[in-house]
Amino acid sequence: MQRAHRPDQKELRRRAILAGAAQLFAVARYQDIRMADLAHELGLGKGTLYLYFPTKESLFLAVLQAEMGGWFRGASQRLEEAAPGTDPVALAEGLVQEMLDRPLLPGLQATVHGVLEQNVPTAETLAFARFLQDGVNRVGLSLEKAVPALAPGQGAVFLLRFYSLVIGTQLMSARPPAVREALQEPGLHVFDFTFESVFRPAVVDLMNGMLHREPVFSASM
Amino acid sequence: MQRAHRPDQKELRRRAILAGAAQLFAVARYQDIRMADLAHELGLGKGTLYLYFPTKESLFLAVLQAEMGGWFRGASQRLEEAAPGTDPVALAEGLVQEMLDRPLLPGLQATVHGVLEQNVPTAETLAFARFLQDGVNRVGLSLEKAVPALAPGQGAVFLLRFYSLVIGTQLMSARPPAVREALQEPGLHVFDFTFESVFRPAVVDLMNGMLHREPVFSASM
Amino acid sequence: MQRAHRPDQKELRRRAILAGAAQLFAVARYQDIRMADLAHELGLGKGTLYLYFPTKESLFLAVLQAEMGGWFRGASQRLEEAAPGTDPVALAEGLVQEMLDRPLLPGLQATVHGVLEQNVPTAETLAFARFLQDGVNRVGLSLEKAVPALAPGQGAVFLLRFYSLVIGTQLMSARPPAVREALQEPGLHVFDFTFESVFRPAVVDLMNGMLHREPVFSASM
Amino acid sequence: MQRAHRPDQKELRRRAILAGAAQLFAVARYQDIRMADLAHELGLGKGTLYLYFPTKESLFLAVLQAEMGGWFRGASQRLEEAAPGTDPVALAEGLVQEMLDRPLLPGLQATVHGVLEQNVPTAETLAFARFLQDGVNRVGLSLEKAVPALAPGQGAVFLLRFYSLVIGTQLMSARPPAVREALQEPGLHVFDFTFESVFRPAVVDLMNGMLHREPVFSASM
DNA sequence: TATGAATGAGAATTCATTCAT
DNA sequence: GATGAATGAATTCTCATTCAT
Repeated sequence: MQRAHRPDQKELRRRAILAGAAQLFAVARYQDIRMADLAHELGLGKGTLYLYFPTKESLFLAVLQAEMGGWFRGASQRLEEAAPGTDPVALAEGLVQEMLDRPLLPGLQATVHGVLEQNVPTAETLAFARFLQDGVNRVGLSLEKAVPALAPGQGAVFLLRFYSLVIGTQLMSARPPAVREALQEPGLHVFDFTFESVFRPAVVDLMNGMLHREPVFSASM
Repeated sequence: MQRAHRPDQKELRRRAILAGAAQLFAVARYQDIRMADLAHELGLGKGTLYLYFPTKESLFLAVLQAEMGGWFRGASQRLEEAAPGTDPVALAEGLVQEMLDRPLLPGLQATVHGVLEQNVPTAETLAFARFLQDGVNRVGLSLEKAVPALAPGQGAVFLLRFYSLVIGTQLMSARPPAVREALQEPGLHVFDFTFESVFRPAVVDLMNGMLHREPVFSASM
Repeated sequence: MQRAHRPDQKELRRRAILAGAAQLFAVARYQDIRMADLAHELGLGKGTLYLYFPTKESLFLAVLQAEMGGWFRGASQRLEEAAPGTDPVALAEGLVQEMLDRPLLPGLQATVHGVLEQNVPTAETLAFARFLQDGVNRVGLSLEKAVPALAPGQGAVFLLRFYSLVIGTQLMSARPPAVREALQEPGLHVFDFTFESVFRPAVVDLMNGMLHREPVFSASM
Repeated sequence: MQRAHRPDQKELRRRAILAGAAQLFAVARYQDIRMADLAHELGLGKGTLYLYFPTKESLFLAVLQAEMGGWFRGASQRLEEAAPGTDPVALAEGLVQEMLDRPLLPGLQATVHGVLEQNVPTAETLAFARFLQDGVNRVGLSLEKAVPALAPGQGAVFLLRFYSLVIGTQLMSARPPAVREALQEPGLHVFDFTFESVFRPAVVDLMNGMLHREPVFSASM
């Protein structure tokens, strides 16, 4: 394999590794992906991967970061470009769409919070945290600007809930094949849903809910 | 060790095992709990556990089922006993409270959907699925009765979202110690939240949102 | 289950256990038979088996002993009843037939010498050894009487070789299903044989060989 | 530990592992040998063994194959180099000697047919089967050439019986220490034999028998 | 006598990571 | 820089046997 001497070559290779990892992640779960497979896929030696990422977790954290970076950019761009006075629900659906356009992202997020975060150097954890902080701030502010009805800080709050829904819905809908088959059984229609069919309307209602805080009925508990 | 010969004694022992497992689960993650530890904790032999549960997964599925059974009962009771016309938000907060009263439940649910469901006999998976179907139906109907504004089927829909939020929020807030420490770093206030601080208001807004489906503004995207 | 109080009742039950074990042995290998299965098959408790046999090995040693006892009786009867001057080859084939009439016997013998003999009380090992010694003596003498050309002691020698062939042939022909299938591959005709197709002619030639000790050619190596 | 990078170094290491396994096999039965022991014996990590052999069974199958390869070579060489007209009995004794020169071989063969062949990849089972087919063919033909009295195909038939005797005799004579001791008891002289004392004359008589197929007596049963 | 609940030893194998080449 | 050979920790579950009932 060609050696990457210059910094730009190294960055190129780093990107190639991330792309390969993302590709594998599209067809297998984190735990079922072996570093050896990834290396083989890329035509690299196993050791080479470790020249670019200190651990398997770090590598997948970087994949997530890349995907989330895309989402942050896409989301804030949609919000910024929306005509003033756009229906908040439409904006929320835009954020949903931005998520659906990145099919890896929900699985990545669910994985990171469920399996990862063990073997990552503190420095990297911090860097990732700052990256999140920054992205949430940025998109949150864009959101508040696009939806003036949202009080300051409510943009970030919305995003946190949005992510909770992503992760939870993903975990509930990503069933192992054996379970999927078992659930074919008639009468189990509670389980007839996909990520999208639960996620999209939930986000819409969540947005609506945040704009209608006054009680519907006057009765109290 | 006392031998459980009569059926009621066996049921008692089964419960003891479930309780022991729940106790361990409160302080460690599923994957970090060894069957040997549980057996030791209970003063039993490893083999004994397998007289009552065919696999580790089955055992923890049963723990979850017991906890969820409690939640289903508690939730539907709260809803049934609520005065007619009770504020839906108050009802939603009752469901939240019922969850917070069972501190193990969020972790259990997050685990089951992330790690389990691999080595469980199909029959058991099905039994659990039916149990869920039944519980969701039951509580969903109670909810629709207590909140007449909810259209038929919206009770179950609400619960699905409720669970998504449970799982997602749990996963986001259950940080390993190392991560927790790293996030102390100043400036990372996005991460200043607990399960409850995110979950409770999110559920309230979710309920509100489901009752206010009409668009706030007439503008479209 | 009825309790066996009188000695004859106990003997009856002992026989029933042996019969049940033999039946299971006909369809599964020793190692794949669990004491629990046997107990269940017989409608007995697991513990009951241990009232009659101290270990699993002992039990199967007893099954073997019963089967071999039958063979010893059958063999010596055939030899005693043969007309004087009967062709030794015909006699040998009689012994073969007596073996083929007991389909369990080869497997039992192969098992006992391969797997067993570990966990049997010395007293029982000795009893079994004496039983063998006695049977071999008895049948060996019958054989020498029926085949006068055999020198004293050659009867027992023949039987030892006979058994070697039983065990070796059995082991070579009892292939696990996976192997059996693999050997379907064309071109592997060396493996096209059954227990009988190897065993019968080998015994015949063995007998012939013991009656023709003079060298065929005068040449030496 | 030295790393084997070049193919010849890897082959060397493979051989070292085989040799180590053979050495352990000389003093313990397959089932009593732990991969960890073998690794320790060789000064290697356990994982290293699995770089060279996919399973424990495969490893021991390879040991057997190496030993049998030696026997096939030695046997066919002896047969090819024998002067024309050499006494078949002397040739048979040559084959016996070739076996006795490889003290591990009988135990290995008995083990393979009794315990192994479970966890071996089909491809390997097939490769081994072809190896046997080839060896038996080769030695069988050499035998037929050296013993013109043998009809075509009788060489392979002889070898099959030869192996049956190897395995059966080995199993009968390889007694666990406890049994060996018990058989010291006076009066149990049927058991006074060793592998060689049974095997060698049995093979000789077997060869003789195959050369004297005409009935000794004209009488029939 | 009969039962069956309780026991606990035991071992192959994977795969992220390291480091000699 | 790149490689891939070497490493070794880590854990469920079975089933013959015992013994309280």
